[in-house]
Amino acid sequence: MARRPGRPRANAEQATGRGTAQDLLDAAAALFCTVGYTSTSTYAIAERAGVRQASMYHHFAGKHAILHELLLGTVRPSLRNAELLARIDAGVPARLWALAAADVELLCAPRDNLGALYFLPELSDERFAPFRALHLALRAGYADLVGQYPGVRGEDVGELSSLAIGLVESVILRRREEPDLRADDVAPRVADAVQRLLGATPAGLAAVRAEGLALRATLPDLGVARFPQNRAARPEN
Amino acid sequence: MARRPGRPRANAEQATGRGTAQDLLDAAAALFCTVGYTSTSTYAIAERAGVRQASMYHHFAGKHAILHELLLGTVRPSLRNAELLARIDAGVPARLWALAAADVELLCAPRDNLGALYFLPELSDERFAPFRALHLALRAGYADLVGQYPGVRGEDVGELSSLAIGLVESVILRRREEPDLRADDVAPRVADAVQRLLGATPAGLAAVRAEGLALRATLPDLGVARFPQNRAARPEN
DNA sequence: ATTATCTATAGATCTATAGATAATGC
DNA sequence: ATTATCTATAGATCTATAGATAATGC
Repeated sequence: MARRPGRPRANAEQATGRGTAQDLLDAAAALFCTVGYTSTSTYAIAERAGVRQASMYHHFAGKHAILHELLLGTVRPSLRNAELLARIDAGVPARLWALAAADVELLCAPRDNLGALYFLPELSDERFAPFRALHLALRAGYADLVGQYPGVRGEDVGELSSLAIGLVESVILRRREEPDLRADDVAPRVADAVQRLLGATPAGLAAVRAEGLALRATLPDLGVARFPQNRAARPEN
Repeated sequence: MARRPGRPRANAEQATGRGTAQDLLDAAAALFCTVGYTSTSTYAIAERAGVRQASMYHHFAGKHAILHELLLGTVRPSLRNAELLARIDAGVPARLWALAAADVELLCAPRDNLGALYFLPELSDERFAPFRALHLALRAGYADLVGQYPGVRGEDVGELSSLAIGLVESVILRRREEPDLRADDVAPRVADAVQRLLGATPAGLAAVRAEGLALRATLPDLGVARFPQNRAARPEN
């Protein structure tokens, strides 16, 4: 617990020991997911994090920078999975099964319902363009696999991949009503649903699920890479 | 064009002839759907509607009242369809097909992407509880039909109806990227997707679709009851 | 007289900056 | 000396109310 230099907090008892930047991210995550971005004041974030409002600006350029970092931390693990599964040597249905299952787990795992950030209307702001580019790349990953799925016609790829993503992201809205959704219960069933959407038969689905479960087990970090721990790579200031 | 009493607008040229309350609703719809609720100022709404900011309060108790009216006007037609289809004498799969198709049409039809209002985090505010009750009732309508769907087990009803609604509401997010989505193209294919989700075989689906199309044709107002026209019932002040 | 608008503004925010302060570290 | 916090506040909003004004309608 070697104390860093700097004036101590006014209420020292609220310190978590994980750094003020992380405390601010956690506080903002909880507030952005429930009451939204614009309705969350910098004062409310700082208060929940245990520091004064102005101290926020020592760690972030502004409220937008906090939201952007939360967004990037949420979409990056998904995108990494999509990239790994795009290259892997395995059947297309099983790769799609594993991608969907992994995404549902990533959406269910964090303490706060971070996926809800994807729906914030404020994301149209130019400052979040880097996040939007990554999110588009993730959607393209789905579209690639759907396009190679047996029996899917080229003209249907856009619609079917949008529907597949709709199934995966529906867990975000479901978590709003059932806050303690179990990721490992839900993920395989949503991945199954994506297969049925694309026309899998019950017999074919059983085989795909077995292969998909094995693939998913090869993906890094699952159930480990919750957002807060991801930040080790970022310099503390 | 019999002019009503009252001081004329400063910029009379911007009048639409449909009443100031309606102009305010239209302006707010466009802004709430794109930039969100809290980030939209009453000043911006009034400016787009062609009146001064304070004039808004002659027609609505506040910004919240405008959003609430938009929400109710969007969910009520869906709920009416759900109630009609709950009682009708027809097969469960066809009724669910018709409900999903009608909802997709209602989500695609209005000029603004009003369904996006469902995702606003500000809806957790107590003042929108009446809307939330109606939206819950609509979800219950889906769950009822899914629960009676052949082959669906009781323990899966919650999850499958949530996924079915996820398919329907995915058109809201899709409209954000493809603004001129054609309702009559998309609706039948999304309704088909719901059937595949629930395990329909290709042969069974063809029959369900035919029956569902006929059922949908019996529903009132489809393609007619866009939101703005709905307001005839409401007193102008 | 009634109505729908207008102008003006009080009061309540909210963001971001300036500059002081209380620690550690050399 | 460096760092992370603090206090204080300027300036920019934004909402809602008070009261004036310009029409119509009797």
